[in-house]
Amino acid sequence: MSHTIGAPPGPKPLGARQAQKQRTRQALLDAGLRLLEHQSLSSLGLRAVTREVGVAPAGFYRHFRDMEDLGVALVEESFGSLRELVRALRGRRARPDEMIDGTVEVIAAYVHDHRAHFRFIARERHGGVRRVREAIAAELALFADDLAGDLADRPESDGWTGSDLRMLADLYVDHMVLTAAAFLEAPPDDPAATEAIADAARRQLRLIHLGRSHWLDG
Amino acid sequence: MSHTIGAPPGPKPLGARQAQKQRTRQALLDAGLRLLEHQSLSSLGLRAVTREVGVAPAGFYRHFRDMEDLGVALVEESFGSLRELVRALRGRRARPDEMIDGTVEVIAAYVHDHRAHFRFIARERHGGVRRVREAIAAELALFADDLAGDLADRPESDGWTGSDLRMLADLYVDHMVLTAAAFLEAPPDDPAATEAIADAARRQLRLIHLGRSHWLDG
DNA sequence: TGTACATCAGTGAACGCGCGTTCACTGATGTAC
DNA sequence: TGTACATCAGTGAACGCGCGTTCACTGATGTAC
Repeated sequence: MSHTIGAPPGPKPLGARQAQKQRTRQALLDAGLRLLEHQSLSSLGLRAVTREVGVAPAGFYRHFRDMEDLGVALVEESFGSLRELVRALRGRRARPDEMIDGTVEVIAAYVHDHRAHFRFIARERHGGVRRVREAIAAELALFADDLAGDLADRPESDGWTGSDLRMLADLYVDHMVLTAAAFLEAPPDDPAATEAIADAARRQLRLIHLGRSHWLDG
Repeated sequence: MSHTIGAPPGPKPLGARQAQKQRTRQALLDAGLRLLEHQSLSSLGLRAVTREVGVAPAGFYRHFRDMEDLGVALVEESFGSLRELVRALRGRRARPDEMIDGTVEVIAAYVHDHRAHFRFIARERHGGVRRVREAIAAELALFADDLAGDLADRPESDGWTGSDLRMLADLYVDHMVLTAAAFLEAPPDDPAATEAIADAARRQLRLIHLGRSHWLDG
């Protein structure tokens, strides 16, 4: 551990070489994500990705062991977007119907702004690459944990067991992923189709909310 | 239209040549499905499939234009299995909790017996091949239509609009596909994991059923 | 500040390989008479 | 029933091509003194 007196503060001083390396790495991730719009990870080739970036094929190995590795990195990146979404949803204390409308709006907006990330998650969640499936499942589980924690803080959850809250959180998470996937399948220039999806999603959330209100009735 | 007097009845007399052709076609479908356990359709190769069957690569073209075509055929075949499942569920007039337990049991049993078909549907539903995605969406829509019709016949549905019934049917269908996918991810030799999935699915269905019971309350 | 050496991101050529597709073919099955 | 011809599922060789991976390399950046 040697120190230079005038060293800049912050977590990563990051010399010019490291900075360039990171830029190339990011370009590879971006190119991969772009190419994955019309295919699955298990058919995405190393040469296609490097060609898209404008880098020699062999350069790929300076950043990733193989495409599976790049896929796992894309999972992390994609859930970065998703966490933004959660932050946007969290802490609202609105009435249930406002909460539902707001949730669906936020999902629609984030899908619109991060199409490729959400498509990647929806596509590879059940896709052909095991490590990527597992990475997505783990991230979704963390997400459901957080959501269950948020739900626990709300007055409607008095008397609920942790396990039941988790069950409800999973239901919400799955519903969110499917709603996002439905938005992605809709023609982007067709507001009526998008609105139909949003409407169905809202009604389903309302029905789930109703079930939640009566969970402890019996 | 010429007739042979002693021609056998039935829809397809099917000479020896046609019969053999069908057997080869089926072998290609079976091989494809087997190979898709560990990869996506968009990375499945024609030569891999013919190799698995033990047929020359060029022979493939006697049955399918390309892999996309085989994929669409697999969609039809897979939904054949799913229709069996629906038939097993339909017409039950049990109490809700028995109905829920029975549904989850039937899903578990059919996933166990048709692993590859359900995996294919779950994987390619959001997969990289558009025509296959569309074929799956169309079949799931038909399925939801049927289910909505069944739901309409039940006394709990008095006063429901067709659109709300359809919304509920979609919720059930999505839940079913996700439950099947969860069973597929569980280690097959771990009854505790399987039971945990079944238990979560039952509670989610119970919550949805509760919401359904109070849908017209307000 | 200047110099000598080390590091390492990215290159470019080469490799063997399996891919999808084409083509003329073979030989068993089907048909007409 | 027997014969002559048509059909067509499946063959096997050949093609050009892009793939993933390896390797010695280059030259800009970083480090030690």
